[in-house]
Amino acid sequence: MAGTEISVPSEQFTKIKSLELIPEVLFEDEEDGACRGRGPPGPGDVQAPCPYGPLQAQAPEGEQKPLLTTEESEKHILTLQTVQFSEAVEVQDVSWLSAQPQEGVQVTVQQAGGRLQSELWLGQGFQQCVAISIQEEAYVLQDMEVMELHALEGGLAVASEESKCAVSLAESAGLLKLEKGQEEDQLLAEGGLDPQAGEQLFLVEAKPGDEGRDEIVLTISNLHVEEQEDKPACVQGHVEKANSTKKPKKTKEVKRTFQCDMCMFTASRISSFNRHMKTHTAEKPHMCHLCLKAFRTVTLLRNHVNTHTGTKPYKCGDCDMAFVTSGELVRHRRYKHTHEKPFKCSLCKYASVEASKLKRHVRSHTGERPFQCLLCTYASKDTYKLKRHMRTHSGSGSVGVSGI
DNA sequence: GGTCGTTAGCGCCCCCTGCTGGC
DNA sequence: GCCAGCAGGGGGCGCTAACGACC
Repeated sequence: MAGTEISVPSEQFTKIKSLELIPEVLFEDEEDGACRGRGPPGPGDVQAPCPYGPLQAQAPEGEQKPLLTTEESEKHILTLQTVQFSEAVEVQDVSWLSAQPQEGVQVTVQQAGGRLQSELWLGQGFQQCVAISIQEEAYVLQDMEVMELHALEGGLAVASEESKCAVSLAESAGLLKLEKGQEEDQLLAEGGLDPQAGEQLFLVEAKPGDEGRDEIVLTISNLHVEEQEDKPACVQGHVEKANSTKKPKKTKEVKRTFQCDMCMFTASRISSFNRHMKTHTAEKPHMCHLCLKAFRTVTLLRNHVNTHTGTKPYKCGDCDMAFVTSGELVRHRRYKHTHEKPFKCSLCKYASVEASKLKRHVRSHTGERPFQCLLCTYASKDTYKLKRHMRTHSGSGSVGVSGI
């Protein structure tokens, strides 16, 4: 699953609170058009009014605006699947269900025995339902008892329409409000979502499931809501401010960042984010025609091929040396010409051109010997010393002896 | 989106030096 | 004392991977 773009200006969050969210609004992208969670309109996408009715929460100017961020470790995956019921459906022990099918998209999830069951949601008239299967290991909210997932998003809303059940969720995104307890419907109905009430908002991304199956996969990312006084949302931490050189839209500032779900990486640009995501795959489409080694990028392949051909485009201006990469040239110049040594030891006067050399040097202070010989008690401070030592076991002669 | 420059990291090899034991 | 063997510390380069910035 890819990462999550967070683009939540304060006004948008106001809309979140006002329950008017539709994907095109919430995830409206900017110039690059890239926006996760915003897919092409599916067949079930209907510009229907939100069935929740006029739940506009008011967020007056100057009101405290929450900061929305996602927490990487809190990602949950639900699988929705349409289920056709013939007629009278016998659902055992449905007392826990929220009996408000007329509202369309109320989803209730029950926990049993400490684990979430696969449950279903009732559509109108019980004729069509959405089965929710909780993927094992993916859903880790341990402390839920009975939860109600209130769909706040238009795509979900149309799920109540006949023949447009879960399909309408495809390639859409929105927010779910996840509440514990039962008596908070009133709060919703009043539109009185109070960020201070400790509620949780979940960014929901819906994508089609396996081919040929009428199935929707929801990815739910936790959104943290923090209070900030008199500050626009999303100003802190890794959420980078967007440049406001373009037309400033009233007072709102659009800050967004692209956060990888698989590591701590964040990027301010979609192109950087997309490129980063490829590092989590084994995809290496660029293959060297000389040795068949594969690389992720054309640049890496080009540098590699240059090592075959001996092409060294980066020539030192102070000597005859030439290198395949600019980084090698810079390093060479530091070693040979500028003598710049940025990496300085805090324990002595040693300084090095390379960080790895400083790291190796520090071991001479600490005595650390991470490279253990498997054949004797010897341990080395660096890999090559161990390798050199290993030759003494093989009796291959005096390797590495100075002057030989 | 592609490219370039930069940074980081690992590995390899070498040099210089000091220590030790055998002769 | 000389020399070979070995290890410690460090210099320099080869190469890959990844990312920010720019076009």
